[in-house]
Amino acid sequence: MPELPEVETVRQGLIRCMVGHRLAKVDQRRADLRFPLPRDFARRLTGRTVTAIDRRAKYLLLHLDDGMVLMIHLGMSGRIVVGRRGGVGNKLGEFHHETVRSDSGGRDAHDHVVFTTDHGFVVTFNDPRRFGMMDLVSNNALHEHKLLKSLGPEPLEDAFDAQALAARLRGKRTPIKAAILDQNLVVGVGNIYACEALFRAGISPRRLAGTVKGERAERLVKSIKDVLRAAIKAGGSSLRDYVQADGELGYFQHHFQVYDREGSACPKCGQKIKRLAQGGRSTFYCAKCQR
DNA sequence: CGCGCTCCCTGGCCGC
DNA sequence: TGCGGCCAGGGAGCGC
Repeated sequence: MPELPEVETVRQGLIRCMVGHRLAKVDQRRADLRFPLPRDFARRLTGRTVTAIDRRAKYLLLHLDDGMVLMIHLGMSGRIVVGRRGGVGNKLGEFHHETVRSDSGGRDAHDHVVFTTDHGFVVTFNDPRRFGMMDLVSNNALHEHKLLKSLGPEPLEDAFDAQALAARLRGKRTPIKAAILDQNLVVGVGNIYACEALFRAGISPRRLAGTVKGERAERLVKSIKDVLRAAIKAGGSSLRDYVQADGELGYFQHHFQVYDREGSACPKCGQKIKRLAQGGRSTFYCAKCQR
């Protein structure tokens, strides 16, 4: 998925074509994504105006004019593609690097929900693996939502500092890589940015989480913030499945220093980058630079 | 409670 | 070119 920088990029794209606009039509093409969609999902959204779009962790939060919030998670393979009603329009219909489409043209088998705004924007949620989710929740109860209530701090907020991180890691005997992927510890960091942040901080992914404190915690916090900010600035990373909300490609993948670079030279020392499996996921790192 | 593992689902890619 | 196996950015849920 889409980790924090990609979700943030999508959020910024959606603000431009949805905030202040009314959902004139909502086409729900499946009963469920990862979870069943709420009862009367399309009917409850139709006619509503989007008043604001926030992000919490990797969740997009579309605030509606009736006090409800549409929660969207992109899972591993979720994308949001924006086009114009009745035509390709601008660069808005680019898809999967090359296929151009509009709503009047083809429909992809994995287009699960399609919103059409009163200004003629067609916003399509596409998710081949269906690990994504959507839910409709009252703004008042938003923070009690099961999926939001135990999330950790936002990594880009000032409150997430070395002390806060060290406090959360204290006594933990899991590898630091697993710890920073845990959304209850800190949100938004997925497999790619976990690898990149640990490399920048010079910390071994296998190091016991509880030993990351003091100077090391300072370096890790700075690295997490730096890599996420740089990726947001680059418009996210485009991997196999991901494009920005407007179909443009993010380019941060060209800045990966270790992720998916097994066998290549470490950009700092030149030694070969290694790969190891942690909790069933690949970790890429430099055994010399990361301790 | 903390931790590790499995599973949800589809598709792309690699090797044969 | 066809096919099986493996891998993929997340994270809920289970068992120990």
